[in-house]
Amino acid sequence: MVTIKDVAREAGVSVATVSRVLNGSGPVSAQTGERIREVAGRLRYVPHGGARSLITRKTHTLGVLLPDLYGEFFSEVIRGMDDTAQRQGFHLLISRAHADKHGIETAMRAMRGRVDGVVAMSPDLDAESLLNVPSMLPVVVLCSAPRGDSADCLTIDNYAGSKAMVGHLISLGHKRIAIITGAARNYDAAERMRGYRSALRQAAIAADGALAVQGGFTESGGYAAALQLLAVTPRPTAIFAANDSMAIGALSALRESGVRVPEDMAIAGFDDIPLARYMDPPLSTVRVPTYELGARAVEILLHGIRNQNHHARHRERVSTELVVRRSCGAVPGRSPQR
Amino acid sequence: MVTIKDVAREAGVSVATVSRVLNGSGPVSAQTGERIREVAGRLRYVPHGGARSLITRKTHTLGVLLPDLYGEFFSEVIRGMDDTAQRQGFHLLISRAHADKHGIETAMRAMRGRVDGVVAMSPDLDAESLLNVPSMLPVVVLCSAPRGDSADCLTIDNYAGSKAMVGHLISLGHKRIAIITGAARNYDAAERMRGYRSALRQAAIAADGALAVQGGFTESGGYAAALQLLAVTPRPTAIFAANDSMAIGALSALRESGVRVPEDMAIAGFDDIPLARYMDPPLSTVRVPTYELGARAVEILLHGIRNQNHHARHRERVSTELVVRRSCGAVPGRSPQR
DNA sequence: TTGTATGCGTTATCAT
DNA sequence: ATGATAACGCATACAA
Repeated sequence: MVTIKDVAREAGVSVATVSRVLNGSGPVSAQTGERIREVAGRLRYVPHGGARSLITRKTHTLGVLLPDLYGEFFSEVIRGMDDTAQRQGFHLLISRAHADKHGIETAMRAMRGRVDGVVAMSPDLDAESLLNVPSMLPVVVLCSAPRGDSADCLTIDNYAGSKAMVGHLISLGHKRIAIITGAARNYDAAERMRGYRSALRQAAIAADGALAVQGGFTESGGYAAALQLLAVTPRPTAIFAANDSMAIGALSALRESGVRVPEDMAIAGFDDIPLARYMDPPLSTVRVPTYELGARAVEILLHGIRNQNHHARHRERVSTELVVRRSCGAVPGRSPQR
Repeated sequence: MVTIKDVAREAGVSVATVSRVLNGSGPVSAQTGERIREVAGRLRYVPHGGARSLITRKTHTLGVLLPDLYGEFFSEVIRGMDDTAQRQGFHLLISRAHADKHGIETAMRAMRGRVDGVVAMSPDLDAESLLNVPSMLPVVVLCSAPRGDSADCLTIDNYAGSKAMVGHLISLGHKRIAIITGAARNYDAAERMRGYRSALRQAAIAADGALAVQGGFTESGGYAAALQLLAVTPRPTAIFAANDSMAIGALSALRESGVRVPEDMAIAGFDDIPLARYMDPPLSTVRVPTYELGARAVEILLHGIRNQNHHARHRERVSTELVVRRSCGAVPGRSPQR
């Protein structure tokens, strides 16, 4: 590996001069500047990021801690983060961690000295308290609302979105509305459940425990949950799945069971993944601005980094939007909303 | 930030001893070892990764260069990479780069000194030559087959998969088979096209230029392409989409146009994303072992790192598998394959 | 305008 | 078994 010393020797100057030229700092004669640049290019010199960050105390890298990354949801969040970070000259160090105490701690340790700040996605309720690691490292907690104020946090307005969707189903005349819930002990899942309950209560509809089934946020979970709900008597007339993947699984289960959607059963999801509008029927859902979520998290983190973590803590919530398509029976037409 | 010096001072020893204890290197008395560990824990000492890697010349980090990361395909690849890397004590530095010369160079520069090796996904044909940066850094090129031997490379067997699927459609009696192609100048897209052509030629079916339409690998592209294909006369009886996203978009377009699948038109995709089996009808496709692709890329890279890049270059191809479901009309039953 | 010297936090080498 | 010190690659305060 060619270092700054090699360049200095080859150009017949000191390393300080090379550094000055390559960073545009300090005065330097146009002539030596040109020569050094030529040599650096010829030798294919690339500064060693680790060494540089050791002395500048900046890595220009943001750590991203994720529980697990499958599904379109995560890749959209990452896109939003990366676009925003890159625009400000930052890179992403992405790490998946099992959302338990050990996993998060290990990941945070590994990031020490490699990142200027961390975006931690920990929807798992058990884990949130563990982020309260007193540290100078700015942290933005995504999709969870830890109690302390050691970190900024950014959440989705699951409650309002869920309540709006269930309220919409109620306004269509549904009284027996089932919910396929997400993973246990998950913040988003819990909040969506809370919105569901609240909407029912507001309409004076008694909650029926048999109408709430776990789906674990996966297609297969939604598939199984839908089959289970079809066996409940009296049968529900609408199913609200806490995310689109489960809604799509449910859709498939109903189709196989000969249950027509939306005529015999209304279906709604949550997230509005790109595929939702291409389903048959197109899926009514709650749009989560996924890309913006990632982008905003990075903005907040960069703010914390610039202020060396001495800023007033953010506590932000991005709002959702009701997207009514055909699967809930409100729209008679056949073309999907483009 | 608490450093190794703070721990040493607090424990009344030298930094060398602290380092020995924390790394388990060299001899140390049980007593001082215990004391140091206690102090380090109390002070919440975490070693500075950057400083450490400067002297050990190991970062335990793998760079991942991606063209863009949306859709389930990329998140699955990343999962495979991260699982494998983490199991070997490595982390992932993920960077998206515009697949042009400047983008790739910038990204590679930013990784210098921060990673032990790079997995570069550059399906864009223009960019492949640019990876020929003479360097000691081990590189695995994913989904592209650069000519030089400066890097290992790992590709999908697009050709065989595509040929098998088109061959299957032919065996079902189809003669006018359309293809919705992927992005222009993309390796995967080009290879899938090549397989399509080869299957037709082998069956002595003349290629019809009107039956090949660009879809750009997106749902909306597939949607538009399908509408375009419906206008071709004589109309094709089967559509092979070069990935599942486009197939799903096409499915939606046909449904709106009142064209029944598979009765009036057979449809097939490529990739076998999780959602494929939940479509209506379940989508016939070519399974790409996406997770394994990422996992294998990291394995190859780690091998290169261990041998300091002085190894014989790998040139590997992962094979695909034909997945026949209902959308191509070969399976009469109604339940999806689970 | 340029060079010398110091330090960033850590590991490694050589004494003791 | 432990300590002092050099070295990693770079940026920068200070001297020239």
